[in-house]
Amino acid sequence: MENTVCKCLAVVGATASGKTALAIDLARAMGGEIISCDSMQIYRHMDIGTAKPTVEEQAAAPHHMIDILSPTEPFSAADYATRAEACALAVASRGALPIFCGGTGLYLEAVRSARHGEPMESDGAFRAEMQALAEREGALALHARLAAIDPEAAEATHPNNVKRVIRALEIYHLTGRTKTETDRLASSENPRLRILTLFLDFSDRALLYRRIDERVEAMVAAGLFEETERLYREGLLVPGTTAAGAIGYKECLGAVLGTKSREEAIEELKVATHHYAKRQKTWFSAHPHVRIGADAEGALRPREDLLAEAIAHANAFLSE
RNA sequence: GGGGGAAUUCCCGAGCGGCCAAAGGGGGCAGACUGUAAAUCUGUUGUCACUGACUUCGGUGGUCCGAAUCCACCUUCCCCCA
Repeated sequence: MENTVCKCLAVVGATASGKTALAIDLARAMGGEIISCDSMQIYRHMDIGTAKPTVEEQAAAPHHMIDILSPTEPFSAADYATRAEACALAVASRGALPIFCGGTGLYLEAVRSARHGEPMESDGAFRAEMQALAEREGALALHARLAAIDPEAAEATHPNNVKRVIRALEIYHLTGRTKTETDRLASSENPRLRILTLFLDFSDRALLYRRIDERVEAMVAAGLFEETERLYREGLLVPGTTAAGAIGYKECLGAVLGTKSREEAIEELKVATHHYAKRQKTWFSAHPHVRIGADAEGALRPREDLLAEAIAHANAFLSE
């Protein structure tokens, strides 16, 4: 009956940019509920390393899509899109404003696009088979296979990027349609949702990295190694799973197992987070957004200012 | 005090007379990404008037047509003997 699109906000940004706080402020100011858009915070028991909102923060505004899976459970962007959309519609139906918040750009993009109507399961056996083939005959051989069925996708995917080559092959294997064709068929926007993305960004890279390093130290002080050890002992960090690949746990595990020192792990963790933050900046910059948060020098402005700016953008968007 | 070894571009580390602005890795910087994404992958990284020129391999001075590579001395560091 109601054909109006559900308008949502999204607060995104590099890790440690302060999006959690801004999203909460925004939710309180505008009567919103937060839908996490974070590929790791959806896992239970991974609290410190994922910088999950604290109990107090979660009490300050309703949160969704957090702690919904065991670290051993598989999940995908497609799964996220389905569940998060339902979640957003539910929030809206009770009269609140859905506010996505998180750093996983692909997940947000999955919600924004309408692709998830497609039957697009994954096929672990096929992936393993292709992986084996790549190891046996080389990445180039695998890439050649893709070139044979979907030259355009092959052209766009570097041969060394075996995972992406496999995915393109998998799409064809699963649907009989090439990836290129599939991409063309998918409509660009989700008809049920419209999202205004607020990109919390500041150009001072050195400052961002300093914030990251400080947060890493704080995580260690809060018991990151102990948390890692607990997860490991309980068998929740299974090699090859998404959760086991989370920054923080990945680096700390070596120290827990005794193959490296804690100092080494901490250093690796800082660097890995720097890299991650850069990738996020690249991603968000290239996707639709309204940039907020920086002054001329690229430094982060006071929390109240950020909120005011975010509210102004939000109101303009909502009254369109 | 005696003997031996080492100093290389942001870092680690190859190079041991021309093919060296100097392998490789790390870091930095830039980028890709339509679903395993905190993943995976790519490019770039002395300077400039950039299909060429110029300045680099601890310092100074030599040998040689030619040196990061050989010689001498100096400086610093490491190891062994005392």
